[in-house]
Amino acid sequence: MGLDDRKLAVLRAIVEDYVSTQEPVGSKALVERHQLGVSPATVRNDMAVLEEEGYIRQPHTSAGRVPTDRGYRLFVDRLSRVKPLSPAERRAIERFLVGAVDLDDVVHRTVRLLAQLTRQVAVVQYPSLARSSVRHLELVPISTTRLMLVMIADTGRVEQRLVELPGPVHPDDVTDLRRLVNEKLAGARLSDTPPLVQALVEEAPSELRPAMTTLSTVLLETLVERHEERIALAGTANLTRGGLLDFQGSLRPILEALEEEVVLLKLIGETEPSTTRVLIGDENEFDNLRAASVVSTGYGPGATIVGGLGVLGPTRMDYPGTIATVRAVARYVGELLAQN
Amino acid sequence: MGLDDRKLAVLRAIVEDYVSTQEPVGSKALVERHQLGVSPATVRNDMAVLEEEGYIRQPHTSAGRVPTDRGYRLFVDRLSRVKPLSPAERRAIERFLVGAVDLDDVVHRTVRLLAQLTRQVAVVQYPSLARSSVRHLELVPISTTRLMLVMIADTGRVEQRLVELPGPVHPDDVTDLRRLVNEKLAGARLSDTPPLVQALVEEAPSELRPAMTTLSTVLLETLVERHEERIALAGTANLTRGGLLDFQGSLRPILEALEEEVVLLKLIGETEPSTTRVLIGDENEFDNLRAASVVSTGYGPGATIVGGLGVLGPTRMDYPGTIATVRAVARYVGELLAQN
DNA sequence: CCTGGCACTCGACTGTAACGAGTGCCAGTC
DNA sequence: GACTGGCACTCGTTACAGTCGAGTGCCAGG
Repeated sequence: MGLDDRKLAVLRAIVEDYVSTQEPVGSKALVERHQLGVSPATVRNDMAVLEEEGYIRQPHTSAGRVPTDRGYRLFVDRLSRVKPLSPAERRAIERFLVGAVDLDDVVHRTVRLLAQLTRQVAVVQYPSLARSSVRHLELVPISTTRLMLVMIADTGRVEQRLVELPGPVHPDDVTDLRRLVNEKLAGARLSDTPPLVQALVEEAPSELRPAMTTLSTVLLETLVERHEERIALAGTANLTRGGLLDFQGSLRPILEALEEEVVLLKLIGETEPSTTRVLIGDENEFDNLRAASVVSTGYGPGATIVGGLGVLGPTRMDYPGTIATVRAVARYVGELLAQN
Repeated sequence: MGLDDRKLAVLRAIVEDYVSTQEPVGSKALVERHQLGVSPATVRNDMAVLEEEGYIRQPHTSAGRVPTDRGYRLFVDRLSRVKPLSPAERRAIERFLVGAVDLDDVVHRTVRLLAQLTRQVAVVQYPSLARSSVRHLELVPISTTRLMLVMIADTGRVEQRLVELPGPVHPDDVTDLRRLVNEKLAGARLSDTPPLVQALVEEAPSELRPAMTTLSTVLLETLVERHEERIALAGTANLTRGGLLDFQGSLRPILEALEEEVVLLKLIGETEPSTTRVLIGDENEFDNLRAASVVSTGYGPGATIVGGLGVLGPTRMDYPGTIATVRAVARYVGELLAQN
């Protein structure tokens, strides 16, 4: 089962050729386009071994070879170096991200940039509330029995929620509520808030108790339970590149998956280690995406990670280039966030 | 050029059959499926006239007829009644919209509901700022030289924007700024704010002048110039229904158009009259969408209109049903907004 | 272990023929 | 004058046969 260096070189050549031509690659074409130093017949023998090991396959008997998901995996893990970005790309990134005025703007620009650079579908998760701290909570009276609760997080995220109070509350009481809530919660990590919110209710002066109870419910709901993740998407039109060859002719399952926030979060949100993650074809847990690959990574100011971003494309994708771009964009976004 | 009643009935039958079967309809099939009371030959003569007038056409010589954009137009204008919704649909709408907790929630639920009911791509515009009034402006200090400006509109929209101050500002001054800004702007329609903002700067006490100047710039930028329209989209996977027959085989232009916020706004945002608008095929001003139709209408609490919503699908769509659904959803959303 | 040669496979393409849905036209009928 | 039945015609679709060629597997020889 030993794959010697030449066999690996053959696999690398197959992947590279197939990615660029989109057509099954044969032994003859291979020796012509790469300096392998051996004849087509030898390459054929190597190919036979590679096929036996499951790294490549033949779409049909008299066609060239195509990498399997397993082949791409080997290629990504051992046969490719991350391509350095071209100066043009670096410039594009900088130009694109300069002048962003707020978080929304940053996220939108980022997702468009990613889609444009990789020519694939880009996904950017807003900084996760779970990894944010409360900077300020604002209560704005809408009517005597309604408040607008606005939470501003240190990551720049702003969440609002209407609060329906059990009874009328005087504006002065709103001021008190605001003060109490901020005293207790400002600076706290959102994941640490539940006990604090509980304490808020218990410590509230009796006349504010009912309002505070309602408020606490909404706070917990909004900030913790229904963890309000947000996602931005761009470049779906790129799915139609490469005609109907990629994605075996049907975009349907892909488009369906892209509409599910839960799915997207799973794809790009789970960024435990700060490394780049590559999911190839059926490594993916969603059946709908078995024809696609995902390259994702975490981003955040400095070393901390507050969210994920990545791209989705056909398994036949330029992995080294895509990985490089995704990483670079994540790094730039991180720097941008650090400045705020 | 008179199109007598029977010819119109033939056109109606062609549209209905084609919409449901997705296949060119011939004279024989037509008389079998509809009680026209005449023979196929007669229908053929009528068809010849309809074709001459540009209402239908033949994809190729020995095929049945297909409605043209002009044919659909006539159908929509004169040959169809808006279908009443089924009780099941009514129930679906109510069930879907009950329990929405804030504007974001309402918009998201609405767009999903629309996509599901019509089985097409749904688009919902958030209540336009241009048609909103300021309910409250909040200034939250982020650092000594940075404020987070949060605007809450009467339509429920909340916009935020980071303000980079020219120099450090004391928290007490922030309080003053907040008071001044709210005194002047609260309750004002956003479209009326420019002169008020101008006045704010002029009337500001000198020590607040620089900060107020910066603030006013951001205010104008955020609220008026870069009119922050927001759009929600759902159901793109529905574009793949009907295989590749609709949209002549390429989803690309459609997907591209759907990524352009400007395009979407033009499509569903221009709701001068409160009536439902139907754009069929090339009536559309965007080349990318010449294979699509759009049904849109305005919505808002009570009689006022604050935004638009609609769906986009193939020209071959069930117009009566779609129109009915779009209208019904808009009405329900309006009611929901009126309650808040 | 590599190479050149060779027989083999099988999809892609081409050309032909039969089929049939659908039409346009016309002569005949009410 | 309007409708109808009949008929010839068009043309896309399908089926089938044959050719071509890219690419393979295998083997004998260097």
